[in-house]
Amino acid sequence: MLGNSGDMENGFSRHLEADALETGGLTIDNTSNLKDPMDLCMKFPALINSENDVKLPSCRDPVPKASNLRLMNDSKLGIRDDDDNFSRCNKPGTKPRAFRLPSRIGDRRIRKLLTSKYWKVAPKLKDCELSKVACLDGGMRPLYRKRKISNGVSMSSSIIGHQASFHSKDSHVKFSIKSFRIPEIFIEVPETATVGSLKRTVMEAVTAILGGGLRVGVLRHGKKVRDDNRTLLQTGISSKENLDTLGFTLEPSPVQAPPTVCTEDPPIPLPCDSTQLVPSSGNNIDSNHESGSSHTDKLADKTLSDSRALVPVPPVCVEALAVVPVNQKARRSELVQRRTRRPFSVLEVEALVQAVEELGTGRWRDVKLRSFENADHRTYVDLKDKWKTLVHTAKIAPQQRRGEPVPQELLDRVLAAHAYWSQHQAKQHGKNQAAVLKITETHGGRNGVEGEIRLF
DNA sequence: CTTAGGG
DNA sequence: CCCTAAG
Repeated sequence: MLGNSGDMENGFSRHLEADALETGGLTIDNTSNLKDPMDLCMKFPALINSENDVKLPSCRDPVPKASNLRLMNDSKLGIRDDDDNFSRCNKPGTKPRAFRLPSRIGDRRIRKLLTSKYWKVAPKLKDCELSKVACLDGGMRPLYRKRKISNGVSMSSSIIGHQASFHSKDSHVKFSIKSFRIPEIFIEVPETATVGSLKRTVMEAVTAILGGGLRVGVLRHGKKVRDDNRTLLQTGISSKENLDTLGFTLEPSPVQAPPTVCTEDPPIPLPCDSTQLVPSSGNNIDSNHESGSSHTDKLADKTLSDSRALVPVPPVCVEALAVVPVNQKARRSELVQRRTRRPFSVLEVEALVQAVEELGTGRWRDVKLRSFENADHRTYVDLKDKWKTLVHTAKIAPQQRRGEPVPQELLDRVLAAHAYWSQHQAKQHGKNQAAVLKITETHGGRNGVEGEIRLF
């Protein structure tokens, strides 16, 4: 351990707590923190300290232990639905429950996590007992960190940064950011995955994070310093005595998308900049909102330049940040590809029309359950969308339609049903329509179509 | 999670 | 199809 580990440890803990607090009340298990190898990575002597020849205590396990990885027969990483699916955890067949939540929904949730602007992913350890955290102390060494999160938790949405600092001249404050810790990432790979693929996975994850746009936060005594306009002097970050209380954080930008996440439980929607829960003093307007980017950039640049000025410890991480292009769009598409297109077959359209005729247009989940229960790739949203396009299709000239032609008969029913349910507030039709209704087209209607309900 | 709509 | 605000 480091000679000054005690101090750093405590100091760091405070930072964590504060951060957790600031990020929306997330709590971080203190117990685990103490032994968290991460701490080692994070702590390092302030340059001020005399006996600081501290080599960054590398993370304990430079190499992930296969046993530490949660094995999944079906990689959660495969967030794709193309290939006739059937690789989902809760695949049909094993779906004895007349319960809702089509498996697809589960997938979508995960997808959602990948794209969501909400970074916080607080899974229960059910499937991810260990989380891998990369420590960018020059050599990015992944490590595993055991957590005992019970109800959600943790992982603040920010990257805890570290910094050693010292006072040099009278008017300059120099910082040395030893390393930044990237946000916690959960990664699951099949037992059969190769070490190489694992490395790539981790790399992708890290790269995605670094390249996804980050905001730098400044912590003073563990509390975020939000006023970007104050000077260091005003903030009290200039005097030597206070430098130890300074900290930096990297926070994912809202649009960011964490890479491979293997979370099982719904994340606690936590806005990256969730500070709402902490009506901390003064301006609680997150830096995000307040002319965000520009300030952030400035800060980042400053940090960078200052760091470079220090010969002692070239902050690799910062350089990385400067190099990684911020190409969120591209990156995201790589990680979270769109589901492959799956044109509805006439059969499906038939089923959809049938269901809508009976249930109306405001109960897509019911439609899903009723006619597409086993079509994992059709979510109720998909059905709703399809109906939308069907209505449109029915209205346009046949020449303008594309794809497998839908029998005019069906299109007619679409219009009929659409017309009917439009004026019958489908949504209000009690959930218990015991009787099965059927709308049949009739002639003479004002608009050509008129619905007639018939009990069967 | 569902709906309802815009993208 | 995706994304999201609402409920």
